Amino acid sequence: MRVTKAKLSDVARIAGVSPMTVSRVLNGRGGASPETSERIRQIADELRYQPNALARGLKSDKSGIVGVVVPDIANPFFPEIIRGIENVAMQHGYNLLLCNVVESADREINLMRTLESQRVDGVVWCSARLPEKDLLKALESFKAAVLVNRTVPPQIAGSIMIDYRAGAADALRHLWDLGRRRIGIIAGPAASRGAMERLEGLRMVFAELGAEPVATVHCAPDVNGGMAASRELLGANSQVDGLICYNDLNAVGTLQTCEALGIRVPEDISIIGFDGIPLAEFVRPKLSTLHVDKYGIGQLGMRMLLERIEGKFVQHSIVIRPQLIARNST
Amino acid sequence: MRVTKAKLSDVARIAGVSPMTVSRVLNGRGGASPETSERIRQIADELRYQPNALARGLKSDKSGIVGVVVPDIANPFFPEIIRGIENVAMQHGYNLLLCNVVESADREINLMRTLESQRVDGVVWCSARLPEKDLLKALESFKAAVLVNRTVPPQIAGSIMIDYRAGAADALRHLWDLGRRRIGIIAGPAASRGAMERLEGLRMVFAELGAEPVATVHCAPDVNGGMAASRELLGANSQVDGLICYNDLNAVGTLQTCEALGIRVPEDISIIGFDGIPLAEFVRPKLSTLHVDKYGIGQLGMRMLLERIEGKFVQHSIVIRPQLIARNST
DNA sequence: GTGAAAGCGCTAACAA
DNA sequence: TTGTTAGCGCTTTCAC
Repeated sequence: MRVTKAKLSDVARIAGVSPMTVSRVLNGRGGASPETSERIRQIADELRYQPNALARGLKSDKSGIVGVVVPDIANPFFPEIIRGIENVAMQHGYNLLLCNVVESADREINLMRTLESQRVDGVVWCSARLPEKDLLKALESFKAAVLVNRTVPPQIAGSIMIDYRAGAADALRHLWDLGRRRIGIIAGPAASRGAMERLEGLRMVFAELGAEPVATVHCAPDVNGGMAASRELLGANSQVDGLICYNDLNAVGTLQTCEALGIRVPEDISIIGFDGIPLAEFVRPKLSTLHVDKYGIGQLGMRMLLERIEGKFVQHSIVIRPQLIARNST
Repeated sequence: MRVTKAKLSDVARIAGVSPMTVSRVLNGRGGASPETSERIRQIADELRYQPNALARGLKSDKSGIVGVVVPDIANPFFPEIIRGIENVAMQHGYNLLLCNVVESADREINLMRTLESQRVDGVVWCSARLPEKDLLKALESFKAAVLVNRTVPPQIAGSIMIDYRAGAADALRHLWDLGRRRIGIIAGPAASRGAMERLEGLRMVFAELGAEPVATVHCAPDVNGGMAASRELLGANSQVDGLICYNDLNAVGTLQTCEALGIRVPEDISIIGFDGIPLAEFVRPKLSTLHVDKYGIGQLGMRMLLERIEGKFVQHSIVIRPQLIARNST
């Protein structure tokens, strides 16, 4: 490891010019004769000079870093979003400070402090679980913010929403069209915004249909949560013939339960997930789901954040409509 | 959004003391009477003072940020590692600057410059694809570095290695014990270190056995890559009865091919993957694999990095041995 | 127990 | 075209 790092003044000294000139040249703002410029560039190269982002950030009050907060990076839903964010961020010279909340609200508050300390230029915050009041207070500290899966007044943050109501409604209608009448709900985390919205969408359609769900069970948004919830729902002589799951992970857990219990899918029961993660295609039967364009969400979110960082507020809110993909589990 | 951010001097002014005193108190280095300290803390709280990490970093030459580089965050192998890294990093007050290489060597070089500019305190670099010479040069710029899946001399970087040779050897012996004699290899990316090592392990065992692989095909390390490679291998009247895959994603792709081609697994052919990602348990048949403790790798890697950041070099290299998990695909 | 001065590396504003 | 001055927010050093 090299011991000392070249700084602007080193380049300047060797080139026999002032630091200011080096700064101008290296930042492409002219300010020197072609020959001087060339010499400066060459010396910078030889010295492997890399500007100190800390100093630059301190001076300019821009860190070049964007905070990304996700509840659980092990949930395949989020890496796709992150890729979308990174794709756009990179093109614009931003880096990603990634924070994994591990599904805990306490951590979220701490994280906010950290990100504030790091003086991130903005934040993309996915599936925030904080109560409204805390959330608003936390968001205050950022120059710009975009929420995924949550809304606040537009002057506080932009938002990318997934239309969970519509998605859940589609899921229910799909099962109903298939002749399923005894429908259960694996509803995900009780504290989740998205879970509530799905439930609202379902209630609406159930009302239209003059029907009611057989049962509703909350659970963690992962495979184990789905297994536990489905065991509860499909236990001794349940007559459930259709199951709407909070997400694909829950649905995969349900598939495991059905297999263990000898319940045939889709003959005895139809199962539908949500999100459209790759895994859904690889299980058997292939999982029907409401597909969400995660990469696109990431890109949109980051673009929206860029606008906000630059002080433009072209678009405050974008709603993504999930798309029903009927595969073999329904 | 609040317009101005409180700084140290604001707290000092209001508290009627010097910035220095505030600094000492807030950093828990005594330096003030209990009453003064209490007052300072309270004012800092009211002002929602958060220290500027840029300024602190500039002064102390420590950014509090650790760079994490992965080839593809959408590959479920890496989020687990990241979680492990974050878990330890967080406990020690470090944040993660995440960089997704998207499997491209050019990007790796650029990334290094960026991370250098950000003055990260260290780097955990997973599955670097850079040629040795470039890699060494790139690593020079960091105060501390740990590689996952690659080694360099210990003074350059620590390393967490997965014993791919042993793992691949186990895989082959497993298939052989099952009576498989016409074994093909889906070898992953030709440029990957890990791929080469697996191949070496296989060659060794093949030699012991006095046998040879029927065919070897390279491919991208994802499901599609596995599908393409397996179609090539299992095409018209292949007699392959065992397939060793670079990773679980490749193996899942192979499973798809077998299904499409009407090849029964494990009756007609045994298939084994590598990594032990969750997905492997959810496909049918359940995938046999060589399980790697990804979360543990992340933790170990970050701990090793911490030691290096602190100038200790207790351990230079750790080797993780993959564990054979025989499920239903073999 | 408390504070003043100086400087980390960079750049905006102004001078020459 | 080039350089000087000053300051971003913090902390180390030394003095009181």
